[in-house]
Amino acid sequence: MAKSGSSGRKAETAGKRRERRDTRPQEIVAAAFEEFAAKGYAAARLEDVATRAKVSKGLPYLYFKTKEELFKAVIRSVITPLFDAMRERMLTTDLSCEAFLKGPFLSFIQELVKSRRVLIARLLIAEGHKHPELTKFYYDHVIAKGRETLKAFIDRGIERGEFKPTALRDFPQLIIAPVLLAVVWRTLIERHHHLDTDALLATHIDLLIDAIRAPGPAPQDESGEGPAR
Amino acid sequence: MAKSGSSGRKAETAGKRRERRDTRPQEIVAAAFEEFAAKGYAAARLEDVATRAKVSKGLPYLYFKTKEELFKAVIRSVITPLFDAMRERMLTTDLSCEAFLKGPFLSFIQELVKSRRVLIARLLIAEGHKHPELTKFYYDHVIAKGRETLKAFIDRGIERGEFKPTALRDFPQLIIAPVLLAVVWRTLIERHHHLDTDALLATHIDLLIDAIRAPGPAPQDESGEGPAR
Amino acid sequence: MAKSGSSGRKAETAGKRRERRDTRPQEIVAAAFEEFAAKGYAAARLEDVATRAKVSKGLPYLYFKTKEELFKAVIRSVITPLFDAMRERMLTTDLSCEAFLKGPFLSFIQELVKSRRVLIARLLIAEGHKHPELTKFYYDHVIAKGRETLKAFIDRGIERGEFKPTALRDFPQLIIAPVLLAVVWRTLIERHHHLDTDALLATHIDLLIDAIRAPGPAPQDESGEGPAR
Amino acid sequence: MAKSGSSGRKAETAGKRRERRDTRPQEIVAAAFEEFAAKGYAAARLEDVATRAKVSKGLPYLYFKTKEELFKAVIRSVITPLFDAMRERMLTTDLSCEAFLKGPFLSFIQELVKSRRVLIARLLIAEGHKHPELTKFYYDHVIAKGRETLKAFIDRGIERGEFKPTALRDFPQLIIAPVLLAVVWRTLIERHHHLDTDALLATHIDLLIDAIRAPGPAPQDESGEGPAR
DNA sequence: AATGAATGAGGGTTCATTCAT
DNA sequence: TATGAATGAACCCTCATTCAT
Repeated sequence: MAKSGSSGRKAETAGKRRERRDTRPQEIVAAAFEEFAAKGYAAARLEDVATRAKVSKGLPYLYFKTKEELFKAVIRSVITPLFDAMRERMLTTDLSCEAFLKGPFLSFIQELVKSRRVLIARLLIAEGHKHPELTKFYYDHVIAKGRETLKAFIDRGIERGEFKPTALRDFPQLIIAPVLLAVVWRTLIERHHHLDTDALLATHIDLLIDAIRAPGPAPQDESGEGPAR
Repeated sequence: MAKSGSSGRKAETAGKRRERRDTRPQEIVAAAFEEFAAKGYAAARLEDVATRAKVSKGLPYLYFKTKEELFKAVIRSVITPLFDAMRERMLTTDLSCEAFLKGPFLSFIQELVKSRRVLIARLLIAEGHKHPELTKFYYDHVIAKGRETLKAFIDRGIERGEFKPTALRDFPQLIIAPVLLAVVWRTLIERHHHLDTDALLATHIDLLIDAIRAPGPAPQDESGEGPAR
Repeated sequence: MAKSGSSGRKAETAGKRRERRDTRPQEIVAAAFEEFAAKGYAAARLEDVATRAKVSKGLPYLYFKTKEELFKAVIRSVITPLFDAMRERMLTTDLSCEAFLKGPFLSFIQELVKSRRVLIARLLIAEGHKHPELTKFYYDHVIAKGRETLKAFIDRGIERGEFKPTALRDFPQLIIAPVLLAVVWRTLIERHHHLDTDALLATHIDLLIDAIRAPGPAPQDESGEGPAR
Repeated sequence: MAKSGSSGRKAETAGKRRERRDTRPQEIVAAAFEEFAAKGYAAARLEDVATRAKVSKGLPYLYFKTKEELFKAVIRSVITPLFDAMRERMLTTDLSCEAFLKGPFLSFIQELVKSRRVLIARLLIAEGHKHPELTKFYYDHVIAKGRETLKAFIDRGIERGEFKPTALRDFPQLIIAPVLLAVVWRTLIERHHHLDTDALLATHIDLLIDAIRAPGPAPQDESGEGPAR
């Protein structure tokens, strides 16, 4: 009789447990992201991560062998999903290149700069040199792919006659360089001096397009989504 | 002649001591710069700093009350002398604005990006949020002044009729945004994928000028110092 | 039978853990008492405390945030239970005041002086000025209450006609002043010169009562417990 | 000519130096007393001692091999001179014993309790057990001699018929027990609760004499110096 | 699977003591 | 003799990691 009761409870418990067991690593990684972002790698305490994840001090070690492993999991977890959608849109959009840059793309980087995810950038800049394979991972999955996408996008603009062929083809990084600046400003300098990063990024895109726009009939604005300026 | 005067010896003695007292802090700061640059603030051990400076474990504390004080001293020592010379040249040059940007200014940022001093940038990005006064100091002495100088320079270009009035006036940061990118790339990503930062920066300056150049007679290149491309 | 119930085992488990969690602090405090008493606050090493408690170097910090907290815990653990029993007896005894002083009270201070607990007195005298809250705590819980109790006791003796009204009412501290002397002697001077503290204290009580006894019929000794003289 | 001038200066310098050299140990000991009294043995820094003595950090080591030696010198320097005068007066006074106790003796201990020298008591209580020969020294030069003097004084009172023969003869310490209490109170508890130590000591002497006064003709007050009550 | 008490290596900081000048 | 820069042992405290329960 003790058995039947406890088995019934067990089943229920096991169900809940399994459910929780599946999400726990994510919860721990999320908590770790917050701690790392707030305090940096070295100053983040695993006990605080556990507390934030509402989990016991020892549990993270069930999923991540060391603090470093957890850190890597955090980096990996944050970066991937974000950029794939944008990449897809860049390569399949019906808009003119200029309209896309001034519309969806600008909106995307404006929001990106304001999102908490970019805090990961500071983490990578701070700790990346100690985790080369992590930096490699980040390079492969974000930077290289982004670079390719941007380059393809520019080339399409050139093919279409929208853009002049310029050296920007060789350095697509220049398109997102101000994003890095904006992120650093927001996390470090904003408290001392305000910067309107939306306008900064808009200005950047405007100037860039002015620099590479092919001479010819003035383009009309086809953009449906007007970003904040 | 060494014997010639006790007063001479005294002066010599005092001199040696004073020299040491003035020299040692610099040596320690230099060693600390290397350690911080290599490992980051938290991971750098003061004992290693001392060892690198060929000094005992306790000596740094004679000159710097805490690790943080030492860190600040490092930042200050690297930052302060960095931009003053360039600022002076920007405001007093005889060159046209375009020629100055493509000549001396480009050379400056190209070299800057390659110098070891910019490792300090990574330090600030990584640890700055924990040292608000330090960030304030950096903002006041580097960013704010640099921003003013750049803005004044652009305005002069506009007054002279070289440049169109553009929103770049409001965001002079855009001129050096790629510098930040280049620094991060060199310190983190370079080992995975080479980036020709000289060419990147040159391209950036070219595009920027193309974007803001006033229509009219094509300017002739007055620049004496052709930067590496 | 050990297998008989998982619920039983759970309780047992929780029991063991709870027991440990409740026991360890006491063990550490006990070990700390010994170290502090032997070496003084500053000279006592927390590692030695841990070793004495058969515990790792870091464990004390799990229960006491700092060395000072541990010190306070030691003081509190020794002080609090010390005088409450005696206070109760003083206020409720059936004995005449003189009989009580010469009997139970004398015995109490005679034993007190010989107990290891009074080593704490030396600690407080030596380090108290650095821990004002601690001294306050000691004053509130021991000195002030003791003073009140003694005063009430003397007043009762006066009301009953046993004692003359004297200025002792205003300075009940005088009743226990020799206790302090005896403690210091035992911990410092005894090795150089023996002092019979039992007899010292007995003499003190005798003289004090002679000084304040009201003239009249000689009191008869009602004391059941004859103290060592 | 350079010689004559420098030799003249030398002589002057040497004179000043010799003068200073003779008093420096005393100055250092005095400074050390202040530091030890204020912070306790372990927390007192030799550098602060040197600074207070207006001497370089290294100089104390010319006179005292270690911190401990300096501590011993401090203890020794403070204790001796104070009690000899009182001892002399006790043994040679023309006053009655009671008058002497209520007059000069009471004044003496009242002032003693208020003097900075008694801070040494706390030092000895705190550190004495680590320096047995120091405690021995103190016992021999202060306590033992004081005990003898007090005992001789009481005996003289008995011989003269002023005092009854009591056990106080065997425990002359009881006469000064409240002094210890007063010292501890002043240094530790006074900030929390005021105690009129003058009155405390006066009450103590009064009660003590009441306890041991031989029955007979009431003594008249011959005391010339009325102490504060 | 989960807990949290326990471990112990490691690092920042202090300061008595030394010694070149 | 006097200085004060320099040394280095020692100690407090933290926290990643382990493991009995």
